[in-house]
Amino acid sequence: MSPGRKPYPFDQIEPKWQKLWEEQRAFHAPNPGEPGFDPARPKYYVLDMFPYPSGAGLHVGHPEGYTATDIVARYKRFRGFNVLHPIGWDSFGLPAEQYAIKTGQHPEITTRENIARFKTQLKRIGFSYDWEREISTADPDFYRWTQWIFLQIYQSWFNPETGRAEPIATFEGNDPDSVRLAYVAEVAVNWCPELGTVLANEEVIDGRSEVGGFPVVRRPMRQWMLRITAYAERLIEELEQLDWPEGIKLLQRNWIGRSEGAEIDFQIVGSEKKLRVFTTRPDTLYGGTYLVLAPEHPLVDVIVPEEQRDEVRKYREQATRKSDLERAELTKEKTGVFSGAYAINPATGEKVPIWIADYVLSGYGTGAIGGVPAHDERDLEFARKYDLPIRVVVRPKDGGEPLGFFGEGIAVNSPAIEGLPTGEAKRKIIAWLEERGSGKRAINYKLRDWLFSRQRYWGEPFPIVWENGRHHSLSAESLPIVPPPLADYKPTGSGEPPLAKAKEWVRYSETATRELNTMPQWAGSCWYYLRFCDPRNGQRFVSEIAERYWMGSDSFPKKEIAASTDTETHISVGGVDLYVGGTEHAVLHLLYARFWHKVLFDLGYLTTSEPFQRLVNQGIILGEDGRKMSKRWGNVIDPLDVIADYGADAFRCYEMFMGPLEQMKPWSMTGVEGVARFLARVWRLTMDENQAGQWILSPTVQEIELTRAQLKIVHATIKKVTEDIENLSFNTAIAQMMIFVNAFTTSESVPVLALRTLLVLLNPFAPHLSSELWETLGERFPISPHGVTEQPWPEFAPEFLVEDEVEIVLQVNGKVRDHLVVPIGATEAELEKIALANERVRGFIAGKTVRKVITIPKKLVNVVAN
RNA sequence: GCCGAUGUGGCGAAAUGGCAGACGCAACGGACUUAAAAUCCGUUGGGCGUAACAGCCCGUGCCGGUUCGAGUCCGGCCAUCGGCACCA
Repeated sequence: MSPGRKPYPFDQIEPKWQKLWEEQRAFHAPNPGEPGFDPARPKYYVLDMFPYPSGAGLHVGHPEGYTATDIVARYKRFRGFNVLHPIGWDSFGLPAEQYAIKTGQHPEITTRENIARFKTQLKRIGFSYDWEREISTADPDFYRWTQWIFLQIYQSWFNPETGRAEPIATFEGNDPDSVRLAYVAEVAVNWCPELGTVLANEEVIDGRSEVGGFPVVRRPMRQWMLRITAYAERLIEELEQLDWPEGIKLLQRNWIGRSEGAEIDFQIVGSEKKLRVFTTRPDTLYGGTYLVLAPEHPLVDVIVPEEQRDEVRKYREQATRKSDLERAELTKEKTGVFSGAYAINPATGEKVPIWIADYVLSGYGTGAIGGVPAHDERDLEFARKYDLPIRVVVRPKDGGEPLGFFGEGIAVNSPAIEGLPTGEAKRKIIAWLEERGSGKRAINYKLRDWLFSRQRYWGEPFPIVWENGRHHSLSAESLPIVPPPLADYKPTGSGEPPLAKAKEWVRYSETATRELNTMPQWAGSCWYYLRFCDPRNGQRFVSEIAERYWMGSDSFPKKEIAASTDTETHISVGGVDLYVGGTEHAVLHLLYARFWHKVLFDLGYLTTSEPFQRLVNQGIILGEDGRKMSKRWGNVIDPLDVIADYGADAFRCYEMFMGPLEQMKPWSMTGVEGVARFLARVWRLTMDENQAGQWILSPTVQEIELTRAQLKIVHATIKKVTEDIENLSFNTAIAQMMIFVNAFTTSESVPVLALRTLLVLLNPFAPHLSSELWETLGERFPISPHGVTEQPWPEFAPEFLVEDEVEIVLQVNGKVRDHLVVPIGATEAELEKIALANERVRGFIAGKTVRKVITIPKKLVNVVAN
């Protein structure tokens, strides 16, 4: 198809309807208490992961998820829900700032321009967003509340007794700063010289920055941290109740990395001090022949005797010089140094050497381990290299080689637990250690506290000032804290934040100065979905009533309006009902947002403890060559180019027709043409071109009864499309509508009733085309109410699918041998009789004995013979 | 190495344990046209077979199992993609 000639005049009808929707505020969802709000309707909150407005503009990956949610939003409106379907901009953060630096313009300008471009593009696709709820995280009216939430986090602590966050006032200790959920700590951070900032663990991939791919090194710095580790247990546990892809749940569980085990104390020889190690295999304690400390372990300085000092110092320097990148690359070969000190194994009473090695991480557990070379792969490698003793204490149940056996088996050479299987041995040795006061049960997590400050300009300033070396929070009334207008906002490279350059701004009072760091990109996206509920509220981050309505579960009626199908409907227990976005946020945004949400929930601001009830990940769209879309391959598809040639409706439908939403799939321009052809057929089913070349309502459209066959296809389509939208199987819904259109294209006249049904079903997918055709039908077949979107969703009536006769399959030994039309009510006995009398069946069973006849009414008969 | 997802025509894909390949693309043939485009109709997994129909056999990554019957369920492998990766 040459794009020169439009398959139908989408270039006129699409802008027309987009303008109308805007003028009529067609998709505005009023809040409780506002004019037009209908409390009788249940709510449905369907959310996209909002984009960060990069300079590249929209690519075809964005609208894939957006189209899916738009179809659901439009469908749910038909179904009588109050639908909250908002969009906004994740406009603070590194990508926006990197783009500004690249183009030499202030991020405020580039951000504004990029948002404008994104907005134009999204509007051109015809999404039914409530644009009156548009928000931008870099807008002071928005980040004022981001800062406010930070204050709530800063002003609370996690009470281990209650398992919840509480106001800091309930903390009875004398140093509240030591327990705040937001705190300052001197930690070894991920410093990225190229970006001039520190990064969170989650933002570092293989020793490089996620943004830009620049090397990252370890470096001790004083930074703001959020105590996400306090929530580790709940972040794992409460995943359970969520309707999320199992893979994403697993990713989060693994990232949090819970392990059960024990902490065991080793008495240091010639010292009062004890050395505590963490292990998941306390049952192997008798095989512990040495200890290893991480090079950064605080006891290293204490225990190393004079004669070993030099060597240990050399090793530590060498270890800290290694970047994460190097550590990752030269993984295998282990290194270490003997500390010169010894400790007592509490099980054996033996003196074991203490080593220092960087295969032990300072940030996990206690930063020290007991080396059990016989039953741990890493310890074995280390022990072999440095010639340390190896003692077998577990044998495999199958009688295999015990040395180098890392699994669960039977304890041996371990008097206190001799002969016990691993699980029991663990329990018993822990009890044994607890009795002697030299150990206890313990749980550890891989998850570290969230490094929350950045040395960048384009982010939220902290509502914090420093005085005499101590931090204080600013009052909620003083918000927003607006960053100073800086001409030179580039990173300094030294680790000093760019805000330091604004000398006036920094000076808060005679004695106090402002915090110079800014918050990371994720801050805004941690709560933006809450702001959408009440985006213009100047008094509160979200009003109680709006939060309860849109995010809540039982305070308002939620009964699903009776679906005409028996499809399983997803039961919501509150929060966002459907959240669609890419997998790349599996452990970043989705973990951080859950954490903030739980803190706000604990403090009594929210009705649910989880933000996103149902999550769906859309798959990546590849280029036509099957490679990832990238400038480098020249295979990037611009949505606006596609829309110019085929229209927004064709673009939307193609994105949905490509294949299952969650699957990775390649783009195909000829595929777009196919879908455009389908829409053009819908157009010509309704419209005819007259002599003057104008489109008029086709005379073949008539007010006539549907034939039985037509009724069947209409109702089959209602059923299929309805069920498929509920299951997000949009590709098969479109396929069914194609079957519908193909069937009616060949008929001489088109019943207006059938056409109307199709237009409603098609509306969520191709809203412009269906609206236009509906309106045109009204010229000759007036109907009230007038608009397609005011119609009820068609009801599927099973009686139209029922037939008098049904075709059944005749099989012999599982192979199809014939087809037969029988009355619908044929009994099993009748079917069996018919089958055995069938000539072709008889041919295949001739000379054989019939052993069995399987009869499935309305389906098949299988004759088993040999 | 560990964890997860996915393997079906030339391509994107579809199939409550019951006719594998719906729907679309591409290709081929035909109608319309002076012609082309557009549109409409038809054919299209592979093989054997027939003058033509018919008919038969094989076929969902590989091997095995359960079942009257397996793309679908179970066990074991292989490949691709994604995540984690010295977490004791």
